[in-house]
Amino acid sequence: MIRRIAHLDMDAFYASVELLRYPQLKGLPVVIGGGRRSVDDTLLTLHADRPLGKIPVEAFARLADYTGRGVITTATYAARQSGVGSAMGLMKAAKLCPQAILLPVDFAEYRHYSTSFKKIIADIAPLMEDRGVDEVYIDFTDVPGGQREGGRVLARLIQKTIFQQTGLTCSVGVAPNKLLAKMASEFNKPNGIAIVFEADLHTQIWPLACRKINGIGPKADEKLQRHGIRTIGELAQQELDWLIDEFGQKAGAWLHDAAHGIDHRAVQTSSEPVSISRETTFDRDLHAVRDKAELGAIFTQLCEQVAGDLSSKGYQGKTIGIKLRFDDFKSVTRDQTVDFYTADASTIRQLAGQCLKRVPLQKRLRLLGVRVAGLTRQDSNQKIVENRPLALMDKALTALETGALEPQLF
DNA sequence: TCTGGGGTCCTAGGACCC
DNA sequence: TCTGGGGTCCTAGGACCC
Repeated sequence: MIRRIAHLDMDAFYASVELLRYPQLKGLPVVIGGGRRSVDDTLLTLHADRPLGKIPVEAFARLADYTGRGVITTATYAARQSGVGSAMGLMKAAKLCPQAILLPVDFAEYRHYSTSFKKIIADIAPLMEDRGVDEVYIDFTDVPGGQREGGRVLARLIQKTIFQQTGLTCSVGVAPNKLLAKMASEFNKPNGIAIVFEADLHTQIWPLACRKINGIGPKADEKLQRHGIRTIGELAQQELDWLIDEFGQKAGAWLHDAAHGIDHRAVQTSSEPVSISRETTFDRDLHAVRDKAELGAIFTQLCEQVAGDLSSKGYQGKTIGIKLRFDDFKSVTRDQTVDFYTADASTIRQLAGQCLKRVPLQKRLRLLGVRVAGLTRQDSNQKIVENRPLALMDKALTALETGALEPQLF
């Protein structure tokens, strides 16, 4: 048995889900983007007005009508022809491709399909790692068929089953580890399968740009390019010591391994969250003093949402923090760790409020966020203390004075 | 009218303890 | 009196990913 790891990536996931609902949009420039502004009323009406497939194309909102601060989440191929793409501001996109049809992001619908395709996979190959709405890693090693043709047979089975049951296509890469599998899944998009063996490193991986390595982003790539390193093969030629000098112990060693196709990470079937947060970008930049009331209401709402998320997921936390983004797009964070766990909205609001006081607020704000970290499960035996530590201390002192507790117990 | 929202992980300095 | 390390926790910022 050799180790075979698959990476499965749904093809243009959001757009594909939308096309299942609105087949009449096939081939047209369509942009899916976050936005809760003007056009949304139209769009929400459309979404409520089923059967959706019957809506004439002219009835959809046009990108040109959009006003707001949303960005593109997904653009169809026809829209990309006009130069628009992921993460671009919708206002800018509207100038490049005004005739594009704009759909609001419908996370509930995508999550529904996400749950479906993951269940299909897990029924066939139970060692599956969730990597977000449209991606998973799967350990093929011990699954029947997982070794045949390097994993191709099992990959095809999964692909076919997902398509039959959801109408969606995906691409799969199968390789000796996650790192290579992730790269391989991009080789034959859409609806493709790519099989990579260790021996293929030189021919299939080394010619690729460094940026294709999951974990090398724009900053690292730019730095590599400054040293004339553009391909993974060129990266692999670098001395380990030099990489460590340039990128630090951990990152340097990781770059060296990655370039040589080495990755020992296991497929993780479950994980615990580290933090839970909510943030929002305002319709317009807000001033801390002049818009105090509006800001305060949003702040409280964010705290309530975080508290709601904590409760519904069954967590509580002891590090409460805020995030601010100013009108110049610079961000700051402040956080505070207390010696009790909470999931209570007003407690979070109060602690987050203390964090906010530590930030100078001259510039106008465009974003506010609230975060709770240091999480533990609510049903674990961690003590939940809703009130101040001082109250705890009061209680303890009283207990001491009345002789209810022996001093050495502290 | 540039630039969303929800995450993870790493680094680096300071506090504090052994 | 002077001079150490190591380990952990906290905080702030930043890179990166989906």
